[in-house]
Amino acid sequence: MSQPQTKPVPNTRIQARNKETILAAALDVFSASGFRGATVDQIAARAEMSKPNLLYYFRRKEDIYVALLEHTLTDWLEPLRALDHAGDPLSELSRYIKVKMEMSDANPKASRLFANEILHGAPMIEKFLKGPLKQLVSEKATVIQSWIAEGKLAPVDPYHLIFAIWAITQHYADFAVQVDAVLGHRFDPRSAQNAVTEILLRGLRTA
Amino acid sequence: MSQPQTKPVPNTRIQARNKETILAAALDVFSASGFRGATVDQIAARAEMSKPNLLYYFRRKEDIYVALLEHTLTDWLEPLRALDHAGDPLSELSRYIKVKMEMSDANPKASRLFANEILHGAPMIEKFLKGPLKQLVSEKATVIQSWIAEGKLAPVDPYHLIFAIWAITQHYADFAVQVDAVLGHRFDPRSAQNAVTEILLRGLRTA
DNA sequence: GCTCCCCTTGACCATTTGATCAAGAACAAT
DNA sequence: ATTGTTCTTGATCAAATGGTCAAGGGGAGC
Repeated sequence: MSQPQTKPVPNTRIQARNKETILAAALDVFSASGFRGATVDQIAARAEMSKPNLLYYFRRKEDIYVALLEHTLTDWLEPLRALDHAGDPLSELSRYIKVKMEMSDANPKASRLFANEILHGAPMIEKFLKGPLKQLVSEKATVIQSWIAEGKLAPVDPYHLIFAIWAITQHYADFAVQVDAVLGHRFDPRSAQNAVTEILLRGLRTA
Repeated sequence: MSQPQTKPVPNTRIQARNKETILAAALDVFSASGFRGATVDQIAARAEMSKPNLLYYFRRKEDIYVALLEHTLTDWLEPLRALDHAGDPLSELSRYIKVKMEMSDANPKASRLFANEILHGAPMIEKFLKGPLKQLVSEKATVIQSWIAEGKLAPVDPYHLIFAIWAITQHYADFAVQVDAVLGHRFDPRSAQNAVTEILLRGLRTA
């Protein structure tokens, strides 16, 4: 079952290196300007590469964008997947929130890329949303529901709890400009994480 | 102190009517495609108007966009402004969340327009964020802080509480595609509102 | 050194798109 | 009806932009 060579996977070192360079440059540009707003010239310039050369590796602008999204979506699921029924509910959720906040802090560009795609109707990743993502959330909603049934967690809607965690943690990446403007200074990721954990989990303890 | 006629405010009926038509059409297009993604032709088509005619009312594409944002930002502040120190903290916050959820439901396009602008660095509304918005949030953070000091509310960071409310309520407008995909059906605004209120306010009660 | 294939790019093309203009149509005031 | 202003649009332009192409450069195996 070796890969047929019809679509050669990045074999050459130069190819691997250049594709990485392009994707890094593209993340900068796409996350800042969106798909339509970004231009191939901008990406090429940032990758320090001629436009035709860039298009030698990715035939169409859209191909870069899709590759970038796919590259991101995997990391996206992982932290939620780690939510373990056997663990302590509040610790598990706390860890999940922590990891998401750290991801927002470490890679806000990926978060914005994703947000922008969803905001515009998610034309490229509809299947991902309705497939793997839906599946995973369904599983984890069941986990949360069972915690509630076991009296280990206050009764809240599992789906909306997950949405709330997503919404808040992404907020600090996607709306950083607004957060900073309102605070009057660059926000501190550490204190933000503490505050968010407190706000979300305070009400989930069972008396 | 009558308006100097240098920049004639929409006086004619035709002007008022057409500007409204254009702004409505522009909201559809800009919210769906962002500033760069939207084209003047699309807006003109949706407004059932020739492009030159549209540009007779708004000289540049950017002018329509800015007018639309300004038109939106006012409504934006109002619900938060209503947060009253004299009222019951949980009732006040509950009402605020309710209004924000209803706004997301009633006018998701405006929410997306706004989100898109922030996501791209808020080049057009930086002054709004650092001025009126910052000012208002500062006031209301003080209100929340005093509630906490009076023992009427659990001790949470007022700023981050406000961010959390914004993040979650906007999530249902901006990320509706994702929410629907994960749930497997169009989400019900009413139950979402209940769940969100529960999640956010549960932990704020003082024992 | 030779050959073959991978890599790189300047020049170029077709389309899209924001914006202009001149000329005509509708309208209001007298 | 006449006149002057407001409104409307087909035609057009210049710039931006996604993508192509032919030709040259460079490395690896022999």
